Formats: sequence, C-alpha cells, structure tokens
Amino acid sequence: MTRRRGEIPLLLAMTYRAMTEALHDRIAAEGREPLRPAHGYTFRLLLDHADVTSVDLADHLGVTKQAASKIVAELEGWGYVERRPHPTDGRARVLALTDKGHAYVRHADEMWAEIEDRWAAVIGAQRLDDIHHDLRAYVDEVAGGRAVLRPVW
Amino acid sequence: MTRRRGEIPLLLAMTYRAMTEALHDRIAAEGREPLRPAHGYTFRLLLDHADVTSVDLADHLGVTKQAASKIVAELEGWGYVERRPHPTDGRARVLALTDKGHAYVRHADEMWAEIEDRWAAVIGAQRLDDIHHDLRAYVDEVAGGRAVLRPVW
DNA sequence: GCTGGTAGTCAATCAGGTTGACCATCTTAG
DNA sequence: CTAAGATGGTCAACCTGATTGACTACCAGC
Repeated sequence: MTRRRGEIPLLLAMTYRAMTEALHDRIAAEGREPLRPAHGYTFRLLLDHADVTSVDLADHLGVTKQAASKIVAELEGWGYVERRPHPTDGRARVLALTDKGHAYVRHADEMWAEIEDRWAAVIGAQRLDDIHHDLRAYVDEVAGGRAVLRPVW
Repeated sequence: MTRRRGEIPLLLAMTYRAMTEALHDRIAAEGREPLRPAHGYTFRLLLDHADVTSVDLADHLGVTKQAASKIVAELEGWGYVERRPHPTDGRARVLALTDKGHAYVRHADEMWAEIEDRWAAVIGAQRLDDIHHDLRAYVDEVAGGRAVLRPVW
C-alpha cells in the first residue's frame, strides 16, 4: 500500500478537470457555443433513453428541475435539442436531439476518442478498459447506483 | 473496445461525487463545520509543502487569489489553519495547520481509508493501486502536470 | 532609489444553482 | 364520477462561490 489516503478523489478531480478542459478548449477553438459538461451529459441521456423529460434530466444531473429546465432552454436556443409534446402526458414535454444535436454528438465522440487515446497511449488500452469497469463498479456497487453527476466543490 | 466514447469523464465525475459525498455525509453527521473538498485539498497542500501562501493555494486549486483567500479565512475562523508572517517576504503570510487542523487530517485519513477500502473490496487492492497510478499518469504525462483541481460543471 | 512586479484586501458583479409559489394535468380512492 | 393529492413545468426571488478590477504595501533589479 503506497497510496496516500484521500489522494484518489483528488486525482479523480484533476483528471476529470483536465479531460473536460481538453474538450472545452477544442470546442472554443471551433467557435462553437459554450457547451459545458452538463450539456454533454444531457446529450448522452437523450441518446440512451426515449421520452426523456426535464424532470428526468434533473434527476440524472443531480440538480433541481428548474436548473435542468434552464439547461434545456439553452440547448433549445442553440438548436441542439427540441421539445415535443409528450405522447401520453399533457403536462410533460419530451426532449429530443435535433439534426444539429446528433451531428455534434458524433463530432464530440471523435474528440473524446482522441483524448482517451492519448491516455491509452500512456497506460495501455487494457488499463483504460479496467478503469472504466472499476469506476462503474464503484458507482453501482459501492454508491448503490444512486450516484449523481454534478461535482461538488 | 467495448467502451463508449466520452463515458470515462462521466464515470470520473460520478465516482468523484459519490466519494466526496460519502465523506461529506460523515462530516455532517459529526456536526463538524461544513468542510468542502476545497478545504481538504488545502490541508493536503499544507501537509506537503512548507511556506505556502494564499497565492500558492490559488494556483493549486485553480481559482483566483481572492477566492483562495476566502477559503483561508473560513479555515482560520474555524481554527483549522493560521496565518503567520512570512520568514523573508513582508507582504506575504504563510499558512499553517493548527493542532485542530492536524487532528482533523488524521481523522479524515481514516475516513478516506474506509471509503477507499469499500471500493478495494469490490475491485481488489491491486486495481485501486493501478487506478492511482494511471490517474497520476494522465495528469502528469497527458495533461502535462498543469492539471488543476476545481471541477467545471 | 526609481520602476516594475507580486501578496493581499476590498468592493462590485456574475453565473449557476436553490427555494418557494403557482398552474395545469394526471392519477387514484371512494 | 369526482374530489384530493401527486407530478411536470414555469416564474421570480434569493444565495453561494466564484470573477474582475482597483488599490495598498512590499519586494527586487537595474
């Protein structure tokens, strides 16, 4: 045991920050709208689940529905997302990616691939797969799957 | 390659949040002052380096010196840290842990050990050591050691 | 012994969240 | 069928923790 106690969360934070900043820099260099991590996690949720509402998004991000609603309003204003009437619930709106949204997601995946590959080049692809597995294990098994996205500072 | 692109940062964020929240819950349960991650990273910096100033802290945390100064003021008010005159520089103050600060760090290390051990129980101690090593590798070699702590949301 | 740079503080402002109140709609018990 | 409670969404007020900008006091180098 050479690890120092409490150093793991610190390294998680630094790595998270460095990776998201790498993407952010590229987005900024392209002159794109100021997309933040929360926007990216929104896209991912919409890709994986059908009939997502603002409340669903709020749960996923770990913020209030008002905050989630604001994020959706931004994305809608920029043309990445649109709000459609919910098929069965008259109160609710269903969120969906527009063509621009889908195109961005494909582009972002390529940029993430490059960022992750730079890491894999140092530690090896197998180790990166291990990390993926082990992080998932903490979230699901130790934190009980109740884990939420928004970082606390 | 079964990994989905961009999922690694998402898992980093969720794990970071879940781990820090686990510690935060215990601190709150003890009725202690509302210490946040930034305070913990401050303690760690003071343990590792002598003659740390508020500006040094600001660099380390990735915030402005004004924000760092506010964090120091809180810690000083709670009795965890004190500001002493700098040995050679009349403008600067040197930050140092008080006895209470040192006692808390020891206590926090025990709590971190329990949290990390719960993870190690699922994935194995060797894998946790690997993760430590690999995160450090990203920060140092991919991000060029310029990595900063404060997460962006 | 000027001149430019640095540590720290004060004050104003901003961003991104929260809380609370409210309406419209859905759901369920009786 | 209906009354009562729960839920999705919006509006507005506020809070926290950051930033920017201006300023003072001190340091360092020519």
